[in-house]
Parts: sequence; C-alpha cells; structure tokens
Amino acid sequence: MSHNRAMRTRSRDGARRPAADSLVFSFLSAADAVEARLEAALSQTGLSLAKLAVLHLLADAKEPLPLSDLAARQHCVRSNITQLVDRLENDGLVRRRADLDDRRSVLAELTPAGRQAHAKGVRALAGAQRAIVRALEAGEATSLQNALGALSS
Amino acid sequence: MSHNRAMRTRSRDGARRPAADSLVFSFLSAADAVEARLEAALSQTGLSLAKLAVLHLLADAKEPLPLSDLAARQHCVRSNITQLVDRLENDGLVRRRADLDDRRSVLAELTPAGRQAHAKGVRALAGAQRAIVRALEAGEATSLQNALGALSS
DNA sequence: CGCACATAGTTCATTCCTGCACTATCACCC
DNA sequence: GGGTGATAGTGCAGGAATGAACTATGTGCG
Repeated sequence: MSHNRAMRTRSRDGARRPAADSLVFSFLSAADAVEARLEAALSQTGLSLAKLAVLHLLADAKEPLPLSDLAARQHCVRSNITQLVDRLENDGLVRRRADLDDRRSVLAELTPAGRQAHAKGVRALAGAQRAIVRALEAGEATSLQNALGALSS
Repeated sequence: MSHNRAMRTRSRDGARRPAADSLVFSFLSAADAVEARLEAALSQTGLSLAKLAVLHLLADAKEPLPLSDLAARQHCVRSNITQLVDRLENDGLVRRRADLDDRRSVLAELTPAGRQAHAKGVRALAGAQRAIVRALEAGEATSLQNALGALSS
C-alpha cells in the first residue's frame, strides 16, 4: 500500500534528544517502507497484502468461512470484506457458497487457483520477511519487539 | 486511517523464539494502531493526517507552494495532491493561485481558516504524540529508534 | 525558428478502506 | 406464534492512495 506520509517537524536539534518529537512519525514512515517492500515482493504474484490475508485465513481454516468471520479476523468492517471477496471472486481465487445452516450467512471458499495463489504468495512474502528481519541487528529485533507491545493499542 | 490488517501465521510456539515469523506483521499492526490513535485525536478538528500534512507543509514554507512540491515532499504522486487540495479547497482551508513565473504551475496557499485549522491540528496531534511516546519505557524509545533506522527502506 | 523532450496539473479507473442505510434471516421470549 | 431485536450481507458515498493517459507549458538545441 505505502500510504501515510510523514508529518515530521524539521528536527533542528542535531542528534541530541532521542527525537521525542518525530519518533512517532519515523515509526509510521518505517512501517510504510516495510509495507511497500512486502507489497513489492508480492507484486510478482498479482496479489496484494489485503488479498493474501484473506486467502491466508481461508487456507488456515480448512473449511469455508462466513464473510463475517473474515471481517472479524481482519479487524475490518464487513463491507470491506464484501468488496475484497468480490475482487477475489473476480480473480477466480475464491467462491461464494450458501450456508445451509444459516441462510443469512455467505461462505467464502478457496478455489484450486486460490490455493495455489496462496502458496505462491506465502513463499514470496516469506523471502521479503526474512530480508527485513535480517536487516535488524540481533539485539534490535528483540528490543523492537518489546517496544511494539507498548504501542499496540 | 487504520488500514492494513495483519497476516500473522498462528504462532504455535508459545513465547519461545522472538517471533521471528510474525515480527514484521506485529510491526505493521502496531503502526496501524498508532496511526489510528493520531487520527482519532485529530478527528475533533475535522482534519485527517493527510490533510494536516499538507497544511503543515504550507505553514512551514511561509509562501505558496506548487502542487508538485507538495507531492515531492509528501513522497506521493501528483494526482493524489490534486485531489487532496481539491478537498482542502472545498473545506476552505487552502486556495489555488496561478504562478506568474511558470504558467504550468499552480500554487497552493493557506487561507486564514487553513492557518487556524493547522494550529488546532498540530496542538491536537502533539498531545496524542506525547501520550504514545509516554507509553514507551525510556529504554524502549531509544532502542526502537535504533531499529527504525534499519527498517526505513 | 522549430522540434523534441521534460515538467505541471488534471482526469479517470482501480484498490483498499470506512461508515451508514437497507434487506433478509435468526433467536428469544412473553 | 408473532413481535423485537441482534446478526449477516450488500449497496452506496466518500477518503486516501496509485498509475496511466492527456493537455499545457517551458527548455534546449541543431
């Protein structure tokens, strides 16, 4: 995706303080960079992070899932999943099925092509993921992880 | 904003390794959480991060800026700025002016309302920013900062 | 001078996301 | 058993971003 541009206030103070000011925006901008790298690695496969995430959920749960479930697990609104599944269905990677037990519900199911795309996507992503983590010193990785706990809502 | 849902592979190994696997997605998801908090703090002012960023550039450079400049400084494509400025102009926060020296160019200028909105936005953001940094232990802040260097492209 | 090329802005189509309004179905319970 | 209210999916409008195609305008040069 690579959204979110920084809004840093010009630092002015060399390297004195730990950039209390711009730390937050450096964080967001680093996240954009990381996201862009993943998206780039994925671009070969024709998938986006959003699409791969849905395929991943479907592959993980070895059975068709209600769209509501997908929304809940993705922490997003239902209408987003409706559209994402529209596109995935259009790509031939996912199928909509009726839920016989609850006629309100619509199940999403991987097609064979979807299963393959997922496998390819996961492989492509794994490489990029390793490359990114490799860019961190051993110590940085663990301390980063500690800091993340405090930041995640 | 709060985009970008995680695509973590179920951890399976308790808390053993430093989550080499999901570290990258934890990172992205933490960034989403932080971004959502900033956006929430800003919501009172009716601004978004994207809009405030443009106001900020305009306020910083004490003169009207060509839209190309805004795009370059935001690291985004020109068409995005066109639309952002459309919305800001619609909000009455920014005006488009002709550039007399280069008739290809269009300058964006803050209106008085824009200047006020910027001030309010910056204040609202500063509070949230401090709150977020405060959530980090002193040590975490600096080690986070170190890690960010390696991750930013 | 005139042509070739680069640059500035806009338009359009598309992705990904939100929130709201609407319909259909289920579940409860009096 | 029939209303009431939660839940499921969709439609629609709009924000934020991309990239491609197009129009002006500026620039440089043979």
